Order: sequence, then C-alpha cells, then structure tokens
Amino acid sequence: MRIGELSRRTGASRRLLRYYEEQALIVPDRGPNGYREYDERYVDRINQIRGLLDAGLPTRIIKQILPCLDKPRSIHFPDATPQMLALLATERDRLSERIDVLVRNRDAMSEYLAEVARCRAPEDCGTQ
Amino acid sequence: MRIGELSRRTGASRRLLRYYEEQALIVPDRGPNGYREYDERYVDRINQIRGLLDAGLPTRIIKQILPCLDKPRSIHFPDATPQMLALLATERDRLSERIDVLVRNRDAMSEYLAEVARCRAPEDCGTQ
DNA sequence: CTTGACCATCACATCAATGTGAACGTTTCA
DNA sequence: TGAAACGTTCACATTGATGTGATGGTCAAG
Repeated sequence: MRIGELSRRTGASRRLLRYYEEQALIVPDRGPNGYREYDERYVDRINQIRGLLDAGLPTRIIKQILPCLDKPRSIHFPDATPQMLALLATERDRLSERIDVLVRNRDAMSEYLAEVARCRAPEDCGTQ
Repeated sequence: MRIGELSRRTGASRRLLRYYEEQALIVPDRGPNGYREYDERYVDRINQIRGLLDAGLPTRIIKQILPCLDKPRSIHFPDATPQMLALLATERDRLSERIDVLVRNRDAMSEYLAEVARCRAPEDCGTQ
C-alpha cells in the first residue's frame, strides 16, 4: 500500500504520514522508485499514533511507549525497561486525569443542551 | 485578585492569562492603575477554558460556546441562537468520540502494565 | 506520446501555547 | 527613600502539529 491509500484508510493526510515518519514514529519501506510502501499493520499503527497524539502525548513520548503497545500483545515485553514502564504508568495516569476533565466538560455541555430542550417544550423560559 | 494570584490559583502562567484575554476568552476589569482585576469566578473560568482547550477545541470555538456554559447555569440561556446550540451539540459529540479513543488507549496501557506485572511475580516470562 | 493520478522533496505558513526580555510604571514595606 | 515584588505593553522566538504549494519524477491508460 502506498501513502495515498494509507491516507484514505486512516484519515491522516499524506503530509501527516510523512511527518510521523520524520518524527521516527514509523519507518515504512521504500520501493525501487522511492515510493513509500506500507503493509496492513500500518493502518492500526497510524490510528494508535493518532489516538495517543489526541491524548496529548507528544511525539517524542509516543515514540518511546509505542513499542510497548505493539500488536501481538503479550509475550512481547522482554525489552521494556523499568523507566519505560514508569513512563507508561505516568502517562496513563495523566491520561486518566484528562479523561475526567473531558467527561466533566462533555457532561456540562449535555446538561446545558438538555436544559434548553426541556425549556423549549413547555413554551416558557427566558425571563422566567 | 490580580494576575499573579490568579496565575498561582489556576496554574496558568501570567503570559497565558494575557493570551486568553488577547483571544477574547476573558475580559477582566482594569483598576485605575491599569492592573487587571479578576474576581473569584475567573478561577473556574480559567479551568474551564483549559479543559476545553485540552479537549481539542480551538480558542475561536471556545469563545463561542463559553457563554453557554456560564456559572449560574439555567435561567440564563436567553440569547443562545440555534446555530450556537447546533455548534455546541456538534462539539459535544466530537468530544464524546475523543473520550472514547482516549479511554481505549488508557485501557490498552493499563492492560499492558497489568500483563507485565502479572508476569514479574511468578518469576518466569520473556521467552516463555 | 500525452494526460492524469500518483509519488517525491522542500519550503513557507498557520495556530496554540509558551518563553524571554526590554522598557517602564506601581505598590508595599522596612 | 529605596529596594523588592508586582504590574503594564510590545515584540521577537520557538515548538508541535498541521496545511499548502511549487517543482519535478513515475506510471498506467487512452
């Protein structure tokens, strides 16, 4: 698969795929013509990267913890150094905190929308 | 309260507080000497802004939906235009999606950490 | 062979969030 | 009164994640 198809399948722009490569998050093969060649696994990989970026992790951290989250999970963590595990645990906790904040904000939005909706039916609100 | 204290109480740098003001997210009063004067409500306000930014909303969107989320909730939504409500609903849904992704990632991290921990106790892993 | 759809690199632009520092006024307190 | 701590504006710089466009190579189909 070349960059265009991967872009289509992941929703990440070509530019962004090249950026991830520049940041050493992925290392696609190159065809004889210089074209990047991605195999199936890159679809998940890209989605995972985007999820982690979305979680607020910077690329340099993602680069470190990504090997821990590789697809054939388990029986695979031979080279996880204690520091990497600590880093991973720290980031997970930070992520949990962020999730809490986000959930609170979403709930506040929902609450507001619900109030407005509730108020629009009985036909009385505003100054009441 | 002046900018230093607000900074201390919210964790946002003075610089950032001025930046939010520049982005029209907040409009603090000014004392006769030109100093910014913030009242208590700004503490929550700043935290809310940071939460929304953290949620991935750009400042220009936050500026629009923030009035909807104001502190004395309810009996306050007289000027919410239909477009604002639609925007708010859209953003809430996007936020929900993001939360799902984040939760999945956190769970993957936890799962990995749990596996490593489980494996370290029985004193056999790696090549097994 | 040419056209169109790909691909490549390079470079410039933007946006959010920050840092830094200059140059300067204010408040407080010993 | 003078120093320390705090405030102001302005401006330039950087970082991370992206967008956009220029310029040019590759390749398949008409």
